[in-house]
Amino acid sequence: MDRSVKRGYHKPLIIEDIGGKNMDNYAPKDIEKKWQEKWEEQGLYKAEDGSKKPKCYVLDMFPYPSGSGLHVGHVEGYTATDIYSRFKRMQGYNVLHPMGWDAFGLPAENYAIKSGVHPKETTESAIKTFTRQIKSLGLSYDWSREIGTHTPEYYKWTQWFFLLLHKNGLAYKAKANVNWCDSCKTVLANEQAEGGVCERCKNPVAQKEMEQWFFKITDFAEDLIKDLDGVDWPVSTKLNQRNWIGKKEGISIVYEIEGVDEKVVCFTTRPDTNFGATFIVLGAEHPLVEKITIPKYQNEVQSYVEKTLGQTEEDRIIQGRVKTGVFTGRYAINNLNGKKLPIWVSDFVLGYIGTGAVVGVPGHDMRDFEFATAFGIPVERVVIASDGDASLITRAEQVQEAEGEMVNSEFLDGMDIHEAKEKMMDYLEEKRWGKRVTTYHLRDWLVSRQRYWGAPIPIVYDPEGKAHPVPEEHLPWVLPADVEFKPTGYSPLADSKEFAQRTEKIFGKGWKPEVDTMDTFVCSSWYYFRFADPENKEEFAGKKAIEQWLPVDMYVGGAEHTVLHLMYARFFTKALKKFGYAKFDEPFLKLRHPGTILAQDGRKMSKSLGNVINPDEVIEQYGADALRLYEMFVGPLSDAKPWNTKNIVGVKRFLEKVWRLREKARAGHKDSAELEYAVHFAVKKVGEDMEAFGCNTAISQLMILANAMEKEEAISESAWESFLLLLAPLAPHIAEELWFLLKTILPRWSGQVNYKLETSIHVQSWPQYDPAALMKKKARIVVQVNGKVRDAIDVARGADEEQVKNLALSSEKAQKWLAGKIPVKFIYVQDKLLNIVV
RNA sequence: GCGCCCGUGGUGGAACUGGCAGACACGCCAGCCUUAGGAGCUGGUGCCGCGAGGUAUGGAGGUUCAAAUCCUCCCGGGCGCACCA
Repeated sequence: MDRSVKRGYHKPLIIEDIGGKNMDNYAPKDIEKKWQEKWEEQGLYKAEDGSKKPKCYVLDMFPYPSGSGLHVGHVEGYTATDIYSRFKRMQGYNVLHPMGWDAFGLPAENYAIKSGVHPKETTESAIKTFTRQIKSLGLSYDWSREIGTHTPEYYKWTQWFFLLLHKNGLAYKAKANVNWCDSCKTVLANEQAEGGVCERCKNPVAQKEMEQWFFKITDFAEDLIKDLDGVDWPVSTKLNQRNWIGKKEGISIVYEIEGVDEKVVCFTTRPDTNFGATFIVLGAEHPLVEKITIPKYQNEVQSYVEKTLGQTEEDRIIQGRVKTGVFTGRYAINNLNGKKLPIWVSDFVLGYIGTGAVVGVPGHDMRDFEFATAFGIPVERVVIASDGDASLITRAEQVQEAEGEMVNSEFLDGMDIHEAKEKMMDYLEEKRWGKRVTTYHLRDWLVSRQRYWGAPIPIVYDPEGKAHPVPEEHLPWVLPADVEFKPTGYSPLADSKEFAQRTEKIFGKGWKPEVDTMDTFVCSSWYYFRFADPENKEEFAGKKAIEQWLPVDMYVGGAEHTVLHLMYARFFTKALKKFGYAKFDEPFLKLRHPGTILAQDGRKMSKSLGNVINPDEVIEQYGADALRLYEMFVGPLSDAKPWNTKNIVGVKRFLEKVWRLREKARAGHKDSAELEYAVHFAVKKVGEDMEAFGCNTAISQLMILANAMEKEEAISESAWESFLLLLAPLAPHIAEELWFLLKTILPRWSGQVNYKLETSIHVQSWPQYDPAALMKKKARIVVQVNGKVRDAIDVARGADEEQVKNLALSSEKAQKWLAGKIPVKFIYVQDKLLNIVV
């Protein structure tokens, strides 16, 4: 990395070796690499610290540098942000557009187990490949800010965050049932074990009781929901986050248990139906199970509990919804009506949801109904739906959940269920039989991993086994190098002699290091701060730098991170705000997800299917500008789109057309009125599209303009300039080359042969359009008769209704359809349409 | 099962806030140029019809002067969650 060039300072450099060879044909190979080198030499894309210009922080989700290199999906997102960054720079913004590496992770470690090559080595060579590939696309990253999460300079601060959270009670160690992936040999966070399978390897996840480190993300559940209102994110992403957090309002009802001095607490969102309760179910892990089961049922209950707790998520899925369970022999009392509710144990009640105990209302909950019918428990009706059915509930179709009116419920009778819910909660609270509570699906974030290639958790244990934070002065708490890569099932760090010795040396005899590493999502939860101040040795980022650059204005990356990275990063930001390190609530103001690029056959690209497109080969054959344009032109960024090599020809032809157009540019030429209009219109349209991330329509507008220019004998220098400026963010190399040729070859510029950075097209201002020029063109008014198009007339823009009406009524084509009938109504839309109703 | 999103030519897709459906491009057809073409140029290309014209945005209704766009139901596809009490 070249640190000699101070950020924001552009070293002037004369380029004298441009042009000359093969000027007749468009040859991307001759121009792309050349300009990439010039741009980098001159630090063209460096973000300026301390600049007074308005800032714009445009960020890609940084990649995991995998051994297979960059794929066309990366290219899509990176091109989109590159275009946006270039556009914003031309608009006068001080743009921060950095790139880095989410470098810790399992694949490199798994490869090490197979091959013996150290993950550091694999990772660094992958980074080299990625860097080369990214540079070959002409992406305008500020490489002086490059970061890698695997470097001690970076993970020092990841560890510092751990300590910050620990100090503030937001990091804690606890014994809990956790998700264990036997294939990856590590525990996983809830978010990484969705659907009971490992997020990474798709193997089923088992439940295991282990002592692990957690981050208390649940403290922020409410803010994590609330603050979604203020960000410009895709609706589905916001919704997924809301669902994942899963806020529910209900009431915990306390039931006395007959014959023992114990109470069972059941959370419910439907207290309105509580007169219809006929049983209670405990989850297998519920502490009361042991305490209340009467001896007669002891054996049966115990074996059921054992069997249930040994189940994997996958077992549960295979079993489906078949209800199983055992009776404890005890009864709870429903205070509302004095009814005895038998207490059962069943695996359909999950220990980690609500209170781990459920009150069964089989008439109005499908699962309760299935359970009741399986064990002959009575079913009672307390709600009548709109169908009016008031009969005994004996069939599943009669079980009514969503709407209705209360019956058989004393003081609730006749009420709508929603009203009844409130009334019942008031009543239960007044009687002190229950308490309103809000629950969340979100769990605390389990961050321990029994893996090597991650940031070590900065904790040491004293000889009594008590955990102590590693003092800040010992950070970075360096990842030891002397480990074996074997799938052992325990943390590889436990084998490191150096790690153990280091700990004893610093802390004393008998002290042991924590041997787990942190989930890599911890590393990526704060990296966007580091880009603001990547070389800071005193802080994760300086206050001033944070204030200047954060939050991120535009964030682009895969939708697969909706409840992982994006949730964790929001949590980190909220914690930082709480502790005074940030002044904002949300890290990413705007978020967009690129759609998946599918293979030609419409399936996902994958190595095993052999349908992967390698961007290197496309660049080799068509050039980087063509690849960029192609990926942007196929459709809207967020859509899934199949790759079609044939279609690259279209954008390649366009670039060749543009290349030929240079010969038409003439100093002193006066453009036709049509072309003048077309240029202004394109400036307006392309600008609007870029702002809205609509690159596909921006490109088609440029194609329209190029087609119009091609029809002209000659075009003015200024029209050509405007065209190139509009093209510059999209196809930066050809735009730069043609800009250079324009500035050096046209007679007017013949005196200037030196090309300095200041003359690069990429530091020019975005062109302005003249609204008056757009008004010059006549408006085409569509003439409709009874809503059907019959004619079109051209009038001056802003023409008044009377004038248009008269013109339309006298039009021959309209006459034919009016045929003597009397118009009853005219609908006039300025400059667009006149509808004559007869 | 629940929630959300989406259905437009042979293809990818345009169509701003309800106002000419099919921009732009691929493909295809015809012609020109060329020793040759994965090159270039010109014209054509939703469907029916010689034509005037009619008809058309998954299907059926509805609202409106006017619907791809708004509403209801149905069909089809995608995504997310899933025994969440």
